[in-house]
Amino acid sequence: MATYLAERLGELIDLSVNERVALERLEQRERTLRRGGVLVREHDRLTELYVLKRGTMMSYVILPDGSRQILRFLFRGDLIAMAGLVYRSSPETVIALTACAVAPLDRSAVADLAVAHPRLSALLVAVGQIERVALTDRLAGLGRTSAKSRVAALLIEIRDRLRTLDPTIDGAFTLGLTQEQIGDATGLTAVHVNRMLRKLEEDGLIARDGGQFTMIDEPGLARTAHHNERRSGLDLGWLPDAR
Amino acid sequence: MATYLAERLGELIDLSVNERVALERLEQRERTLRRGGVLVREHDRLTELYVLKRGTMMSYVILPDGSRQILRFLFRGDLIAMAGLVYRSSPETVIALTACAVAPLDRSAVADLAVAHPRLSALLVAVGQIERVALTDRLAGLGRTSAKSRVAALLIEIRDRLRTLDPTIDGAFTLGLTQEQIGDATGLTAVHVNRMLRKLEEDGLIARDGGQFTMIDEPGLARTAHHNERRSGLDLGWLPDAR
DNA sequence: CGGCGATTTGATAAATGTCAAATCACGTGG
DNA sequence: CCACGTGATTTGACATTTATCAAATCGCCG
Repeated sequence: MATYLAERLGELIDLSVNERVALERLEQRERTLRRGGVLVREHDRLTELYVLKRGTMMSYVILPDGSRQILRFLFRGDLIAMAGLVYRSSPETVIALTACAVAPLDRSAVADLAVAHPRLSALLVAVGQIERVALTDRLAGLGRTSAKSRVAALLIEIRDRLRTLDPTIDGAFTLGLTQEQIGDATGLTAVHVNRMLRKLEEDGLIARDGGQFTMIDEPGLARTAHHNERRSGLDLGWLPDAR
Repeated sequence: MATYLAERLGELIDLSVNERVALERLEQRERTLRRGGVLVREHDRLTELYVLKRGTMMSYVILPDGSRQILRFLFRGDLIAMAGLVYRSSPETVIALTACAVAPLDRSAVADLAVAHPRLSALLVAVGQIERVALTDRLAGLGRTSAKSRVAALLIEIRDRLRTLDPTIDGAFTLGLTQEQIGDATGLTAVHVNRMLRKLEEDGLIARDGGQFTMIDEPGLARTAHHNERRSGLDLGWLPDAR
């Protein structure tokens, strides 16, 4: 049986058998969405959380003038709609970029997990911090870097996430986003995204063929993106013992 | 005895006596900083977390070109350097905007708390979500709103945070930031911040006198800021029982 | 072959940044 | 009490980045 949460958390620490069983139990149910399907709509009442089992999704908000800000791209093993742990209604819309399957789980399952498996609960606090730092990296990008940097940063971020799911991916990958979506994630217009992609190409940093991207000069791309490699600096040695 | 964490978390749920005692124990130690003092420097090794007891602080990152992005303003009861739960070195610098006192605590204290008080551990997960949503609100602001909106949003955010600490504060308050700091928080230059403040004044939304701000038309200000009121929509009924 | 969304390109406009200088505010030393 | 020094604010002129609008082209699916 595939175990999505255990796979994700298992990249951070070695899980005990008991912990794996508890995590698997959370993912029993399954709900599928076709491409473009809406899992959660902004302002709708939130009753469940989800684990993404297959496919990729994104979350976004719509501003009063109709413009869209994409907040996050979601991949296998990601927890979705965790804001439901706090807010009655969803602060964001979550839709499927590809055909997807999610496992819905009740908020009470998180409560039960906290009681039965303190280490996993503490690990959820830690995972929250990883995501918080990822958000602050993006915040600094939007606030203080050029359009070119932001587009480069998005390419690197997506490639890195795809690679953790599939280690055979190297410099070449399929982004799976339209230029409008890239713009909504980076705070730019689709037209300007197009120009920046071409500039990255002219700079010899990437090559393009349809939706396929190839990183030609990865260090150079990371430099123009002002990219911070965070993955290597992890330390979870403080966690309590497993049950 | 003042209890900073308990005060903060007590706004979210009713704490049990045992929980209060456990939280108080975390805050025994104290370290003071003068105005401008550095609590944590970006890239430095992180060994402790902190609870802010008195004063206000801010966290920021410096980009390769020397520009600064302020990530967060910190007030009494805020947890600081939580990234230390995950990363060996700090992703951000934290400095005191006023004279401050913090309580340092070990990461192992969080582990102990998770084991002894599952509800508090789950609550920390929830608090992480509150902060995540606050960050996504700012992300959408930086990506998709005008300079005027961003400045207005900052004024509202700071005023609201000051008011939860001191309910006597109404439309009038002391921001305690230079225009350069406002710019570094909103992704603008100090010069442009100045112009936007004047425009907000001309629009009849605010009045200024030195560092003192007064909200003249609060609904109008909230509208131009595209402000989302999140505080009222909380629901933590799913938490496990207290110990 | 037709249609439609996505991409590409050019011309122009709007928002914001940069640079420079004047003014203001306030604490310090004389 | 006053003069000065220093950082913050304010203002104007001009530059740059990015958005907007419009049109052409591309790619793919039915």
